[in-house]
Amino acid sequence: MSITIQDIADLAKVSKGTVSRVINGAPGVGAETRKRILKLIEELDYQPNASAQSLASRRSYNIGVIIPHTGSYSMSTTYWPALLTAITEKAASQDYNVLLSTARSEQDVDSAYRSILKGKRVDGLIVGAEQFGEKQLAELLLKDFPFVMVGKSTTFSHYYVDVDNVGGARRMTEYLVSLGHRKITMLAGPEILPSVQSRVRGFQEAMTKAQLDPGRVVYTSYQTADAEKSTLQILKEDPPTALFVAAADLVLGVLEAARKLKIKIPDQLALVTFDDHPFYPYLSPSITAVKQPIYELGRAAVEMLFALMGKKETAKQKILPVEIIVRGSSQPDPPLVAQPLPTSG
Amino acid sequence: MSITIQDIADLAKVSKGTVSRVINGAPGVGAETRKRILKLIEELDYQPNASAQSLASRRSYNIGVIIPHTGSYSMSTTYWPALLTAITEKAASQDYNVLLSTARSEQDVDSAYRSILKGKRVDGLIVGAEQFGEKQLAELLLKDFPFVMVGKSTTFSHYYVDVDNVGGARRMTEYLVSLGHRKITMLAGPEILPSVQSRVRGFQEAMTKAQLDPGRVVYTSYQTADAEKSTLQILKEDPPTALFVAAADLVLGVLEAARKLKIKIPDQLALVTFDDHPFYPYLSPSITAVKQPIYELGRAAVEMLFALMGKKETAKQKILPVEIIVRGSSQPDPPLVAQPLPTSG
DNA sequence: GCTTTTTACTAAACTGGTTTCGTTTTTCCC
DNA sequence: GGGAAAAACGAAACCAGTTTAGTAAAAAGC
Repeated sequence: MSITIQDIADLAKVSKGTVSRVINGAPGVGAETRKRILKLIEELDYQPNASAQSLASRRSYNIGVIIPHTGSYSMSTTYWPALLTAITEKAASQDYNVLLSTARSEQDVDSAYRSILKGKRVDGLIVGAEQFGEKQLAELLLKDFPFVMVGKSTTFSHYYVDVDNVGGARRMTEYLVSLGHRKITMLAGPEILPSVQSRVRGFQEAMTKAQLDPGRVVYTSYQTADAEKSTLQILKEDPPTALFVAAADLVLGVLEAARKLKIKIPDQLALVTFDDHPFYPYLSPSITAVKQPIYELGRAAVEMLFALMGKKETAKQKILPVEIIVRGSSQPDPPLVAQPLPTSG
Repeated sequence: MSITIQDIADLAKVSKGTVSRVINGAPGVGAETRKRILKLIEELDYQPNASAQSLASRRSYNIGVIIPHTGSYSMSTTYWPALLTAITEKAASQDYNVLLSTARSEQDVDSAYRSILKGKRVDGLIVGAEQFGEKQLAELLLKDFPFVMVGKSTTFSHYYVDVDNVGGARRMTEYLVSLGHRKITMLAGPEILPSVQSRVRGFQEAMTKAQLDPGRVVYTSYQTADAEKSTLQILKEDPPTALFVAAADLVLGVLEAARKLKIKIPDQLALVTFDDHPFYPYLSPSITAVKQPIYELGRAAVEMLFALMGKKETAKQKILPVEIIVRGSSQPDPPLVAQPLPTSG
């Protein structure tokens, strides 16, 4: 079949152990011998069998990524593709591969967990915190298995990376206030999600500080249809002058609702969102958004995970700053080019 | 450490071999014994070590996915996220995991190939055909390693899944002709890519049939800046009445160019594209597009791969039909709701 | 009732590496 | 030049399963 370490050893007239040492760059091999073995490896294009390596060394050189996704829309969000790209590339730079699981249901999560983790297929795990089963998380913690959450969990205190949800929402709200808006409503995702809670908090902090009603928050699911329904309700019952859409997954529903009611943005309603998208500059009007550094988030997650895997020191959390990109949907006269907002005091 | 097959064997007072047979549902185990062992496995939550299993059985229960991506924009395309979701879910349904590699460069492809394939980390491979190194493809073929390409390759005749690029482009072009357009230009991606060639062919077939100039094709790279530059050139030098953008990666550049020249769509220029996007209905104007069944494409790729892996019969290629979604960018009076185009004759 | 076949199971070889331990050889130092 | 320390290597155990060959017991056949 394939060429094995034994073949190399035989040809080099050394033992398997010596070849193994060369492969792993371990000491205890003479310069001459090392060179001879490396040459053979090169010539025969030998590549160690990964399973055998994992079995013997107890390291798989794989990291697992479990991405929960609910709505069908999540695929058109740039969030997880960008995250995944970042994770894969960063992992590859350390000679690690990525084992991917998407999970639609609690059951998916459980089976992904069983197959990936207990089978020792991965050395560490990156999980989208939001909907990952708590039972499994608890078990991970208990076993002291290295894992990093993307996004903060409400129930578990553990290593995680996240963007500054509170600060981003606060600053965006302050920006709306600075434009003169007094009736501002936030359309948020499911209340149980930590990211939603943070964004709501940022919103409410800013509203309270401006002595405005912090109670103007409507929670909805991440289904486009629900987002649309909720928006219709908001706009009919108690229309605000500005609507803060707290997640990318809600945007399509909101746009659909606005279209149905023939509401002019930004004239009749200012619209801002959390999470940017390459298409936002081209929507009509272009959309003001809180831009998350998703790619950096993915890199940070991998860095943190590698630190944990290597038992190295690392901060328990890393919060990345966000940026506010002002476009047409929040101002009367849309400029052609987006302007980053100067940092609020 | 973890519980092993030996532990189960000891507790059940049988040999490892018997437990192994139970795990794999192999015959040669009495009903009583089988039940006893299954109960123990359940109770102790035993999960076989994947590396050991792979090593002994020569099957990894992983499939590899290598997705080449050039421009940074590819992340906002729904194409590969959707594909990946489909692949992962379909694979999971057969108890397979997905090992992911993204490849930016020829070198990436090579290292991904080495680590994934030669290390026997995967039992089969799905590759984005377009930019996968030809050298590696040839080696795969030579070794009779099961793999499926997503998208047709020009150089290799092998198993692949694809969408009907020729037919989609032809029908879209026919549609433009039916609207009365006579000067139609196609903005296509890099000429070497098979998908680009197919779309150009479909375009040219329709143009020739309508006795129009089939030479109105401009090739450009998938970089947004290049797409913009090419579009500006087209619109300045020999402006068509309709522009057929042949790939999602080009759309942003085209929109930017149109905006800069203050060209009114669809009044001054009809715009249609290949590959749909959830945001297209909300752009101004909404955009007419050829919609590809990406999710089905991913499923089909996995099905084909499993057939190859199991040495089962399967067609050498599967071409999925596309759909044309008519929206505002191609007609004077944009309707509120998109209309699927009746199949052309 | 005895042979033949089938079934249930064990023991051991095997997958392809890593790692430990011990031995030989070389280098270092006075 | 002789003893101690260090370096280079081999042999064998080990990782956790699968698979094969062989055996004992049970079932089937006549």
